[in-house]
Amino acid sequence: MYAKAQKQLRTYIARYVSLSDVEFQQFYKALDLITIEKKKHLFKEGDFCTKQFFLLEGLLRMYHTDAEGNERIELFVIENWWVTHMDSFVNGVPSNVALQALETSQLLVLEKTKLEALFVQIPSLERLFRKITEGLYIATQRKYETYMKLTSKARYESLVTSFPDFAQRVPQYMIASYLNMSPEYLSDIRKSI
Amino acid sequence: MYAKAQKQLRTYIARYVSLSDVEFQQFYKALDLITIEKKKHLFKEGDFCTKQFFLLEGLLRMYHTDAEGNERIELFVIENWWVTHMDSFVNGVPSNVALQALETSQLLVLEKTKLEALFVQIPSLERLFRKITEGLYIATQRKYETYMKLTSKARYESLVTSFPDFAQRVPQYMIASYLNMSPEYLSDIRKSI
DNA sequence: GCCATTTCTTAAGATAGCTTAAGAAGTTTG
DNA sequence: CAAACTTCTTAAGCTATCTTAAGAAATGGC
Repeated sequence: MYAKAQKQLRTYIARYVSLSDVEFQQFYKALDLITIEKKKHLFKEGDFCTKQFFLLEGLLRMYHTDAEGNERIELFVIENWWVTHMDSFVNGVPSNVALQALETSQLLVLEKTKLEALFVQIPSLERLFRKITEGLYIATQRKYETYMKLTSKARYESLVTSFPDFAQRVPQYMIASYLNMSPEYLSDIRKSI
Repeated sequence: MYAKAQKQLRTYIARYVSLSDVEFQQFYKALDLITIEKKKHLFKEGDFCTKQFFLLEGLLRMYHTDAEGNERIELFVIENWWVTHMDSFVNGVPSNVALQALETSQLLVLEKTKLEALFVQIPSLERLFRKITEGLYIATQRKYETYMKLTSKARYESLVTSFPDFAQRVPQYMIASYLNMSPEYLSDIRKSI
């Protein structure tokens, strides 16, 4: 299992930069492999998030609670994605979102202090995280554009087309939350298709 | 004027990383200083965006055209911000947005090929752009959260509170577009305040 | 295999925000 | 200074989406 995690990360990294074996080992040593159970939190609203997480297996959601007490899902995290609350991680402010496991999940955890030390030693790692951050930024921009352009119905159809299996893994009311509509309305939309 | 641009960029960079004089000069040499007139475009929808822009002075908007032919503003760019269409810049796909000057503006322009060469020579520059990208990602996330959480009226109030002078520089119908509401409705909101 | 909990649907009434249209006000340009 | 264009407002009717409430279906724990 240990070996599997290592291999998975190595394959992921190779898509972005080339690291020598020595560099990779040095990086991997800085990571903790953890398992988190369904419904448990990696951090909650108000916590300081000083870590980055790489999801090996499972499913997470990032959400915040609005004024009426409703949880609104900003992001689902699937396998082979890095996730953190960037504002908290970079600027040291409390996070205004929570990160929770929707399925029992396996992750690699990286502390900010360790990452910063590694950046100095391994320039390729800085490049890797530049590219990862670019990817996160692009994904967020795309989501925002989709949101602005499309009607509720079209947003749902776009999600189902892009990630057909997703509707199976996640309850419908969470998809509604992610798409920023009420679960009742999503139910209507589904009926109308 | 040349000296002024240089100084402004230097001050900006110092907020993120320290560059030696030699490194800074090497970087600066790779940049083109340009002036763009009001209403002219830096790139349009469908263009390939292979540049990053640093806005020294002026005001830009990034927008796309929706199915009904309405222009929707995704972003205003103000002084001391880097801007590009990241998806086009990184992945080499055509941009689905346009970047236009709302005021006659001065910018520094950096070609992707030059930037990539510089990353190899100056590791601190890679760090700088990692941090810039983190900042862009954080800004986009914040905007998205604001958008999800707030009603139209609250979004407008939040903008006016955060950037009081902005309403002076930009026509109201563009602010409405940026806040994703009709200009008529924004007019109603303003009356009600 | 049954009870409790979670998730999904249905329907009716309410509302935020859009559309259309037209005129008023403000700003450029010749 | 006048004409032309750009921007803002007003108002009425309309539509997408939400809220509330309740029951139906599915799932999970023991």
